[in-house]
Parts: sequence; C-alpha cells; structure tokens
Amino acid sequence: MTPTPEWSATPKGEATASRILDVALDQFSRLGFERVTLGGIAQAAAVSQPTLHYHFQDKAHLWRSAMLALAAVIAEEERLMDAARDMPAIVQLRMAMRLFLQISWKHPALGRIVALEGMAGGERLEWLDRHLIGPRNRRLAQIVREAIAAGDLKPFPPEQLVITLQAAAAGVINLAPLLRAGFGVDPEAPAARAAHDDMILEAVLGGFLTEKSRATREQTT
Amino acid sequence: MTPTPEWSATPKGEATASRILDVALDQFSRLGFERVTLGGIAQAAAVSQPTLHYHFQDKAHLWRSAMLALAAVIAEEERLMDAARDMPAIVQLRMAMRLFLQISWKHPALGRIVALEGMAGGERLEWLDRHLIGPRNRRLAQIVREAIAAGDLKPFPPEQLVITLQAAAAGVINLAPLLRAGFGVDPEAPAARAAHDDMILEAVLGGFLTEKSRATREQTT
DNA sequence: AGATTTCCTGATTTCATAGTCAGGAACCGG
DNA sequence: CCGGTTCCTGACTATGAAATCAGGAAATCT
Repeated sequence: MTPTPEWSATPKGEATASRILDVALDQFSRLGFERVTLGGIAQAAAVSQPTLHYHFQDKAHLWRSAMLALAAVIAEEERLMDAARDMPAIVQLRMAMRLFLQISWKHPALGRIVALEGMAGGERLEWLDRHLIGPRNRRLAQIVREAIAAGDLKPFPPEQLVITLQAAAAGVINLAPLLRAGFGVDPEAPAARAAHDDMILEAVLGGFLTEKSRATREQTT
Repeated sequence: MTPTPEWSATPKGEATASRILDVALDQFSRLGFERVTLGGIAQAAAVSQPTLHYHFQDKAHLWRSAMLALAAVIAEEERLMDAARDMPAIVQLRMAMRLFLQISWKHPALGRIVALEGMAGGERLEWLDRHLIGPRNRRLAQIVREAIAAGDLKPFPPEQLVITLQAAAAGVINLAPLLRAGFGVDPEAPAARAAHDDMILEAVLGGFLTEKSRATREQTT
C-alpha cells in the first residue's frame, strides 16, 4: 500500500535513491527549491523523471530527504562538541569554528542551503530551524554567552555574533562562483582553503577575543 | 515602434514603473529569479500582470532594470570612495566598510542579490560582475593589497579577505529571517543595528589589523 | 522454472506562469 | 471637441514542469 517512506528503506534500489539524493542536495543548495527541476535532477542522476516520484513522493519530500542527509553531519558535529562540553567556553567556540570550517568544505551544500532559505524565510526555513540548524545555533549562542561572561569574548549580542562568525566562515565557500567570475580565483584549491581557514580562525575569530583572552590563546591549539 | 527602453524613460507612467521596480527588486533579491512570479509582482504593485510587459519587455529585462536601480547606489559609493583616494589604504578600507554597512541597511536587496547569484553562478552573475559588483570588488581588493603592503593588514589573500569582510558585514542583514525564526531576534531594530555596525568595524575589521596598525588606529575616526 | 515483489519507464494529464493581443480609458495638444 | 498618444487591462495562448498511471523488466524467492 505505502510504496515508499520518506527515506527509501528498501535495500534494493538504494543505490539509485542515494544517487538521486546526492544530485538533489547539490542542486537544491546551489539553486534553491524552485530553480531546480525534477527533470534536471533525473538527467544528472541518469534516471527517468518518474523514478524520482517512485522513491520520493513529490518534490517537497525529495527536498526534505536531501536535507536529512545533512542531519547526519550535524549529529556527528554535535557528538564531537558534546565530548568537549566541560572545557572553557572559548575553547569550545574555537573548536566549533574548526568543525564548522571542516564541514563547510566537505558539505558545502549545508551553508548554501542556510543562506538561501535564511534569506527567503518561509516554511522551509522553519523546517530547517527545527530539524537542522536551530538547536545548533542556539547551543552556539549559549557558548558565546558563557565566553562573554568569562571575559574571553568582546560583549556583542550573542545571536548576531554567532551568525556573523558563520557568515564570515562560509562566505568564501558559498560564493566560490563569484570569486571565480570576479577574480579568477579558485577558493577550493588546497592552498586557498588552508589560507581561508587560517584567516577565519586567526583574524575573524581573533577579532572577537578580548585582550585578556588573546594573551592566553596558546591553550587552544 | 520601440514602445519601451530598458528603463522606461517616458515621464508619464514613471510612477507605475518605479513602483513595479521597487517591488521587483525586493522580491528578486529575497527569492531569486525563478521563485518570483510576474503575477506576484503585479499584485504587490497593484497593477495587472500585462502591465509589467508593457513597461519592461519580459522577465529578464525587468530583472536587469531592477538591478540598475542598485547601480546608482554603487555609483554614489564610488564617488565617495574616489574623494578619499589619497588617504592611506587602511583608512580607505575602513571607510569602505562603513559605506558598505550603510548601504546594506538602506538597500538590503543588494547584498541578498549578490549572495543569491554568487552562489548559483551563471549568466546573471556574469552580468552582475560586469555591471555592478565586479569593479567595486576589484577596487577593494586593490586597497587591501596596498594596506597589506603598508603593513596595516595581516597578509591574507586579498580576494578572500574582501569577500569575507563583506560576507560578515552582510550576514546578519541578509539572514534577518533566520535570526527571527531561530532566535526571535529582530536585527533591524535600531539598537541591534548599531551593535552590529560596531561589531563589524571593531571585531571583524579589527581582527584583520596588524598590531602596528592597531596601535595607531585613532587616526581613522 | 514459475510466481511475486521491487524497481523503473513512456505516455499522458494537469497546472502554473510567461508572454501576446486587441481594445479601452485617461490624458494630452490643437 | 477631437485626433492622437500614452498607459493599462481582460481574455487568451503557449510552454514547461510536476504529478499520475499502466505496464514491463529485473531481481528475489520457493
């Protein structure tokens, strides 16, 4: 009766479904929901368009299924952060930024999706907030609050601070096409990646540190 | 024969055309080209849908016309930057950031458009690079290069540095819906705006300054 | 091998939206 | 008051993309 759950749990056509999800995630994150056509995804995944409807009921389900692939990434991040729960807030924040950069390079779709839907608002943003980025952001804001209280971070509004850190860290990654078009630079080249990570941790995060914290920075590898 | 140029130059229906452009710019910048429907714009502008075709041939023309409204903003910015051409690069950069923040608050569409099309790539990004943001970005990169050479900025890749500064500065502004959904915070409230501007200039830009430059910062109002 | 389920497709329908067109109203200049 | 232009609209067409469905191939089981 019910041919397919949200994530196709059947062991057989799993390869096809996963291939579709990969393509879908990439396209949705670059172009946004409406710009993407099922025909386009089908073609890139080398299947027919109705196959998408077989594995995922409709476009909205496909979108959510693709997002759930990212949920696993977030969950893993959370696990690592949890392990560091007892360290000073500023150390946790630095670690969070390192993880954020790592994830952003490995799964650039996440940052793009957040940017896309975070600007547009609407129900997809609500969904993302509930299932993907909301808890993580609020946890980060809490860490920032503690780091400020400890005198390690300059006292700016924690929510804005968190979003600004993320926007700065993901900017160059998300806007890779712009860098290519405008500067002829490829930010995904290994050297550029390393320079970027340095820049974010050293200059951007560094800029938020208090003098006090700056002095004792060596603790935080 | 030719009823309408790119920007309707006729003095009569100018009010209507300008109303349409306002709505179009807002919607295009929030949702991106494909998500926007002419019917939606027409409704918001209180005209019929064919009216859009009367003033602007088709959707692509309307998009470009809407973007040209931003070109005036960029031109004015450029004029102000030109006036400061002989000041030290680091002072120019600080001024550029102030201007960027001002413009971003006043015309949030600009940052959103850049983010949207900068992630997607394609011909619209090419157009934007040529007509709107390319020259500005390259000029900024040049200023950064000079500021690094003068020992005022930490030596990170100028292109990435410029984009990161802008991404950080525009992040909270572009992602206002995300802040509302995730934190219940309104970044457009006057207090939040002031805090944000401080944060960008003090922490983010500050983080890129060398120790040397940091010491003599008072010159730069 | 035969039966059954899983997986996928071609053909078709439905629907939203971009774009067209003929005509009408409002606003002129004489 | 009247011809002409500018501005706008309702009704229509065309197109592209989402969704449906019957059917067939391929795998799996007995």
